Amino acid sequence: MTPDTDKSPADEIGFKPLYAQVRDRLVRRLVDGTWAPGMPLPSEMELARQLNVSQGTVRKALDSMTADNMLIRRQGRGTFVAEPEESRILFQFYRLVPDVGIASFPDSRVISHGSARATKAEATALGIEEGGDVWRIERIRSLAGQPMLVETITLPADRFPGFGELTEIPNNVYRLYSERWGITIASAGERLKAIAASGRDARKLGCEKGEPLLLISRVARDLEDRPVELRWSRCISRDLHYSVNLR
Amino acid sequence: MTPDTDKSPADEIGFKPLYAQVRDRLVRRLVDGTWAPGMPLPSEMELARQLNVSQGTVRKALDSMTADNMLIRRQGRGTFVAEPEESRILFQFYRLVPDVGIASFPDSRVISHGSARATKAEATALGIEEGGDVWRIERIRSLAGQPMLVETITLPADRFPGFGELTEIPNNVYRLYSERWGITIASAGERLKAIAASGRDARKLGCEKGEPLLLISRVARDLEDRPVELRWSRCISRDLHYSVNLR
DNA sequence: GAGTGGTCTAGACCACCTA
DNA sequence: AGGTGGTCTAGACCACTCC
Repeated sequence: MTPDTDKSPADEIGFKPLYAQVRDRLVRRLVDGTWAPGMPLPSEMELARQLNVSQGTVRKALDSMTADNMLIRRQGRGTFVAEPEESRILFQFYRLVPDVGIASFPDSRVISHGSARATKAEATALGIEEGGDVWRIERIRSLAGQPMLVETITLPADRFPGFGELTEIPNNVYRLYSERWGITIASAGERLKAIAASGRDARKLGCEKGEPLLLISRVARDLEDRPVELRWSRCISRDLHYSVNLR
Repeated sequence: MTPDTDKSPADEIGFKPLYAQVRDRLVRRLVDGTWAPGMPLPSEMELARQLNVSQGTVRKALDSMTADNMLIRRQGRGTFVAEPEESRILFQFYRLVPDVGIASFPDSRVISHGSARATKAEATALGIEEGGDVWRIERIRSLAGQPMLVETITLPADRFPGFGELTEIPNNVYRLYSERWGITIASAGERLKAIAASGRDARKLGCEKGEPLLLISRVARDLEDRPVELRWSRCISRDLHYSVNLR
């Protein structure tokens, strides 16, 4: 079938190939919750009919979304919206690996949790105004009972209404963001530095003041690439390392 | 029959999709130097004829190699072998960015350079025998005249014959590997830690002993995914950070 | 104008899953 | 057996580059 809608908008300034437009439309259905995590999408054929494009074009859009971990495709079963609890999504954003042995997910203990005003750094990272309303959470994370990381999470208040009333904050906050506010974390940028442990952090981590810590500043983004979380982790890397693959 | 645990689908005997076989054959031509960096490849149509597959299958192989930065495709011009001197490739493996301002490439000063026996750690990383012959190079790298990192590079001697006779080692060693030994660095794994500066490193970097440094251990791999370089960088991250994007 | 890669379509067959 | 995604082919048209 030939799409009866405008097919060659070459006169447009912002030209996008058809498969990219299809992708945008499908992403929008993820954003607005039409398709929730875990749900199956219609088949390629069905989507092609709905959108008035060929199956190949739908496939190109789906493949690109799968490459970005938004979808999971299983031959013979169908295409599904990726869930934040799946281990491969979990470790997508968790790059800390023990020097010996296999990676495991740390426990969390919240030590403070409430509303605050955005500092300049927070405002810049989150794309909001300095002094704007944010939620701020501080947690200590442990492996095998051993504190290894203290982290400060900052969230723009307007994207997370009612966050302050939560009585409990689960270990996997990305699943919480998804279930409670329909916000899917799709990508993140991280910046790493080596710093000396402050007195406060040293006390929390049970290490010496001045001990070298790995500082990880993460800006996490949603499906539409808007920043939604700032996370500032200070980590004892004596028996751990941060692992990246460069291609 | 008895469906044991989930097995990966491509666990089968030797089955590979046609486009993956085509990719393998094309990669081999890069490895053996048939197509050198900067050279144009035959057109898709020509390759399809040569390999007796359809243009679409050739395209899928070329697209995958382009995604892995082995090739560069330019509409209307052709497909070219990626060159290690292009800034795109340069920054592919260099993730250190100043906190303010734009990234630039540091100068290098070699402070030692010669043959050695592989330590256990080096042997494990490079997949050679402990005590095997290696080249070892130590360099200090500076930005705007300011030393910011000291690095130790270890190379397996058999992959780099004659390395010891070099009188000068250029700043961009990946270009050297390519031009002199036909070895293309295609990917790398990096591990980061925060450590305290040793007395030796502190002297070289002009910082205090015990100052927190970012330790970056890189294993660089060739087109066939074999480890060919181990690099151990200790970096002053006071005004710099290591930048990663997670998708 | 000729040649290249980029997009889009259409249809075939295969491997896999569920029922 | 019927539906799904995965692969492969063939051909059309477009946008870009070079001559």
